[in-house]
Amino acid sequence: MLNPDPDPDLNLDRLVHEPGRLAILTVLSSISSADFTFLQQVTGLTKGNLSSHLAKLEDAGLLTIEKRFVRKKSHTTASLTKVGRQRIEAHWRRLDKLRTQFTPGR
Amino acid sequence: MLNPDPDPDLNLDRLVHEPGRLAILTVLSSISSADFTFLQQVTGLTKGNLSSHLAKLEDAGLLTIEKRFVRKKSHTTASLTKVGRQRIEAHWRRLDKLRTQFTPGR
DNA sequence: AGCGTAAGGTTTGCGCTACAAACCAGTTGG
DNA sequence: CCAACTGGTTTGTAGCGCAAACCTTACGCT
Repeated sequence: MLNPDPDPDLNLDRLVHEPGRLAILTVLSSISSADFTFLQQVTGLTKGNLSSHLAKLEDAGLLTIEKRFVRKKSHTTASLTKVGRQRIEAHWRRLDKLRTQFTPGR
Repeated sequence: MLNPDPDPDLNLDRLVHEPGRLAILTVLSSISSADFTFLQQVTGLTKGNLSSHLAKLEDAGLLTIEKRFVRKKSHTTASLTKVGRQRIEAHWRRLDKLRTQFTPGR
């Protein structure tokens, strides 16, 4: 059974909402570009999971990934696309709304 | 591979973070007690999903569910436990922290 | 009485996916 | 030459959230 008219404000963007990706996107929204290792450190994700989250976000067009070689070592950096920035900002706004909508006294 | 020392602040509480349950808990945190139908309306969840989310939250001890009969109809109400209140409040605090931690200019 | 439908939920089946672990390629150190 | 490290990617699987099916009781209708 599908709900007739669910409140659209509650439809959180699952792609963005996932804790790992929420962290990735939030980090990127402030520093515009970050390398793999840095992202791994700040998010606390394992390499494998970071890798797959990044791939998923890239597939969805929320960020771009650039792979280069710096001093013989591969070096991967990620940065938000315009869409990505919109999505993460919109997500935080929805969360705010969800919270304030139901907690009048704050 | 497990990360050696992941930042604990980023370990979001998945039980609470799930959109449906986040909505349920947030609603309950302000009105202290709500019946099934009301919760269904404000969260936009289907009966089935609301039912299973409530069961899961009850199992985890975040809320209590009371089933009674009101005018021959079953009537289910839910309200947060102390633990539940702590968990939802802590969760919003963590989200705040996640956001502000990485977006200095806000 | 008998039948359809609505209210108020619970149970079930399955497709997705996030995680850990395994893997891979290049590099550096001994 | 081999071991260990860096910098990732790929894979297997357990768990979970969703929609749909189901259940039970209560109300109309006729």
